[in-house]
Amino acid sequence: MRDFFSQFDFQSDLLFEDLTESENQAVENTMESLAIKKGSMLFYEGGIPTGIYQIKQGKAKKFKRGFTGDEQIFYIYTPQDVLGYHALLGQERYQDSCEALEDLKVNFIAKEDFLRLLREIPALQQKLIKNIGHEFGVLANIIAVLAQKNQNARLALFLLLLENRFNRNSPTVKGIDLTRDDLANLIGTSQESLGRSLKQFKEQGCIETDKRNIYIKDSLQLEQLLQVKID
Amino acid sequence: MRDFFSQFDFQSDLLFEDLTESENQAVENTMESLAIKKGSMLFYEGGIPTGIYQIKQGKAKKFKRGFTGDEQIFYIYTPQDVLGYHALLGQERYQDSCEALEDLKVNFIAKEDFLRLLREIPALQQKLIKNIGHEFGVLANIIAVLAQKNQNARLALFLLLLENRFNRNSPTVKGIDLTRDDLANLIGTSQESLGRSLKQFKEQGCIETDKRNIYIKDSLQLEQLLQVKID
DNA sequence: ACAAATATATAACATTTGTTATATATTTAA
DNA sequence: TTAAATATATAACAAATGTTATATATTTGT
Repeated sequence: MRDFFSQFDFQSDLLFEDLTESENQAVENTMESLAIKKGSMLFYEGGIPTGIYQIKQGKAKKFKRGFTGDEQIFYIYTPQDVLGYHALLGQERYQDSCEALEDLKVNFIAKEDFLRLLREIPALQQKLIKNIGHEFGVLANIIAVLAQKNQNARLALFLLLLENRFNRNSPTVKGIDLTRDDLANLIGTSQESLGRSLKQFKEQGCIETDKRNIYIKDSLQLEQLLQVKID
Repeated sequence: MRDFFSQFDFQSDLLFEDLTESENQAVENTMESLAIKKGSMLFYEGGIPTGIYQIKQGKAKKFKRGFTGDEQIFYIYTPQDVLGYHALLGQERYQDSCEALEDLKVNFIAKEDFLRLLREIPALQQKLIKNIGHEFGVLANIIAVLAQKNQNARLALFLLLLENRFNRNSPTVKGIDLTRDDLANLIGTSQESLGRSLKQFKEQGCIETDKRNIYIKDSLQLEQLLQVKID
């Protein structure tokens, strides 16, 4: 199970794991806690990187506008995830945008501090590079899904992924709380067409909804749609 | 134009550009020339990296198998492109597979030699990291296209991209020479459905075919399908 | 608490894409 | 060179998805 989901998870929440006590202290010392309002941008495409973020509370979407301007979400970040390091490492501008889906609490590390940490903690640099390689594989997997799976299968997959990601570190299942618009932009369809698939899933008893929240009721049925056994 | 295409090009052919004479010599000295037969693998998913490759002649496809085993091509490499460094940098196994589409001539740099070059030539390391960031953006752009564009638009885009990439460094236009199967696995459709789109394009005068080769006859019409002006 | 704005649900119809089947062309190996 | 294997082309029908329209629910700002 963990293994199946990890094909689609950036796992950037593990970046600061496995540090020694003193290394960890050095990292903590550079962090500045920020509150970010729902709907505002952590960074955007074309902007100049100023540092990296670790989400401590809330969710954020990473997206890119295709050449015709349509928003394509390719990742939803949740607490503990670290983001914003690609552009910073490459000394270039952001390739994508990141927006708070709810009020966030984040820890910010300024560019120079983070680069210094990387120099001083070789294990961190190694882990970061490893992680970037992993993320590359995740995007390739997402490409395979979008290119090969039909809408119901894509929806089933993302519901399973998001449920797992959203409720990983929380004792109570809160369901999947995204706007229909965001969910549609994640699985690559229109809002209306997404609604049709959700209705089918409800009729089959796979899911239930309350307001915009989606609760998975029969994950086995969803997995069967993917023709894969998650264990 | 260059700018539009570069959104979808890895640009790994530029990796060894801008080196000093002596740096360049150091790189050349570590390279070993290899001949690889059509259909054989440069590396495959799960394998342990042994080094990196620069293609000197021929084309290769990079692909991944989705969890149901279907092949999804996400890049076609052409001469001068460098590949295979992700897994090597991250000290992990290959995340994807690479197969020769025709008989290849490649230059191989063994893992330890390449890692040494990176240590000794900071500009190379910097460029590599920058390039990995760029590739991340390319995959995100491909995700947007696959998720948002219909089949004809996807086909039009990839025909323009491939024509540009295949004939970039060659004086004579040779058209696009890929099996229907590979082209279908690149744009995310079935071979039969791809055939239908190709037929439409032929009827509209956008393209002509000879054997499996595809020649672009009216790129303006293809660009209009994308609702974008390439200039 | 209320009105306005925004988000969601649903249906009907059009269009696109998938699938199955069959025929023809091209390449490969003996 | 020829037979077998593989690749390509095409059509007909089924299924999935896009689009437009309208109604209802929920959220936001005052």
